[in-house]
Amino acid sequence: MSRSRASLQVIEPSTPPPRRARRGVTSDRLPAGATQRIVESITTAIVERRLMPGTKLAEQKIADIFKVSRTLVRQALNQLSRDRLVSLEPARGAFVAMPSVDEARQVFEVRAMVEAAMVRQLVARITDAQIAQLRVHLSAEREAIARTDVSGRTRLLADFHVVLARLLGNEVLAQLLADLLSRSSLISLMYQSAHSAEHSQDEHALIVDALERRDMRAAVRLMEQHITSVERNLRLDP
Amino acid sequence: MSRSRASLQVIEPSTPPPRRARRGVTSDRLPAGATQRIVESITTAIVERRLMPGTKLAEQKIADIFKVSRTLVRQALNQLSRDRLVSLEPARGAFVAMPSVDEARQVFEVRAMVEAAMVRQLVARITDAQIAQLRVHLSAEREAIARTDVSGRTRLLADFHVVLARLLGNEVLAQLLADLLSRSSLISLMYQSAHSAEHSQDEHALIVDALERRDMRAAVRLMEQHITSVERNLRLDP
DNA sequence: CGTGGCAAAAGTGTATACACCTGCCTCCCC
DNA sequence: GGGGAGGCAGGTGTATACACTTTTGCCACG
Repeated sequence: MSRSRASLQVIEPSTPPPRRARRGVTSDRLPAGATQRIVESITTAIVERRLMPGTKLAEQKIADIFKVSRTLVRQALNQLSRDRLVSLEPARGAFVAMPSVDEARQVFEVRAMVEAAMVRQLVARITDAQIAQLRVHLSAEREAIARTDVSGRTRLLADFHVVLARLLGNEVLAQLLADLLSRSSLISLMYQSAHSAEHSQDEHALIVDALERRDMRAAVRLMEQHITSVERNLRLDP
Repeated sequence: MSRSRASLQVIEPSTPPPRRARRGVTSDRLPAGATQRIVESITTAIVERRLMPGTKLAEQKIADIFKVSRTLVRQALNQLSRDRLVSLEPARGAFVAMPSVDEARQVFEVRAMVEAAMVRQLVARITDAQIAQLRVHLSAEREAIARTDVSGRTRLLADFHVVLARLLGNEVLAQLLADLLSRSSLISLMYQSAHSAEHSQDEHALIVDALERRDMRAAVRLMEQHITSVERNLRLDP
């Protein structure tokens, strides 16, 4: 296995100004500060494949990059480990997580359970205005794909599921799903998904169509198939 | 004499009763797990109602009680805030969380969705040996109730749901549910549940019965009713 | 030529120091 | 007498120091 050298150089302190550049998938926490900036930089670095699974995250090196002390870096790494994006090995350090095949299967199983239930609720409660909102999101997805904007595309395809959760007005559910989705992202890039973005996008559109028809059976089936389809395109077998 | 719980530090609620703090026999040094010990002590203190919602958790005071530095206390408080058991207010400190009515409803809604799906899976996959395992758990619940062992009872009634998750062999699901359950505990004590332990126990037994019969419709319905019943017994209305 | 072990280097775990913010009490001024 | 400014105590936010563990590299030895 190739241990990537100069690995940490790919982390950049992306957002010096503490603006409210909030994004759907990331967890929002009020007592935010410098720590949050580090968490988000490392998170996007992982999701955008600039940090490969297994890479060591040395505290002092990260501290130097962000020009802060190890204290804040440790806080950030702790948070990331709770999101399962990095794993902490006592007295040895922090590493970009390498989810096992078992863990991958479990994450997708939970997603299938949660998101099917979510769709069931949605069919009963969704409004026409909310359908329109979803259509807007779908065209944003298509646009990002057309632009070959890889990181935007990845983010939007994941956000679709969080948007659905938010339509139920349930922030607890949305947060929970956001967690599962960031783990899914790591799993997808670790096991080299062959699932094309276009295919995912088509499936999203079909789900919205079913929601619009208030066809519960179809909506649930399509959502389950969508998640299964993503999972089946991972190379989990060897 | 099965009182082999680890040393429970008496963490005094600083607001209501200004009592003297007791020093415990602080016990074993476990350097790596020092933070975890604090997290667990505070968690059980909250669940056992020794720390009421809204209580301020001053870092230095906790540090003195556990005879550690504020560094470890801060780590513990960060973890607890991630679990939503305490809320951190920037530059003001940490407080035992006071979940809103909305949040309470959302937590129970998510639990109903997740646990119904879980039961559906279980009916299809559960083995007789696993049923027997559940029966053992049920008698442990009954025993704790008979002994009027409040903290053991609370723990076992919550653990029932985690045990179900674990029967599916899905640790991700188990962890997720454990999170929701600790939040549920806080919600229950905050909104003074009128739901009796005996009632919960009965409902658990009925669920196991339905699982044994492999009666999916009944099992799902009973689980949904169980969760709804717990929620309805909260005083969420005023 | 490989192997075992020891010592230095690097890195993590915890404690302490210090700056700054917040809340409160006092005291001055109106 | 009331209201506001200012300082004081307590507490949080971040940085730094230090102890101890793991890793690494080197050299002697089989």
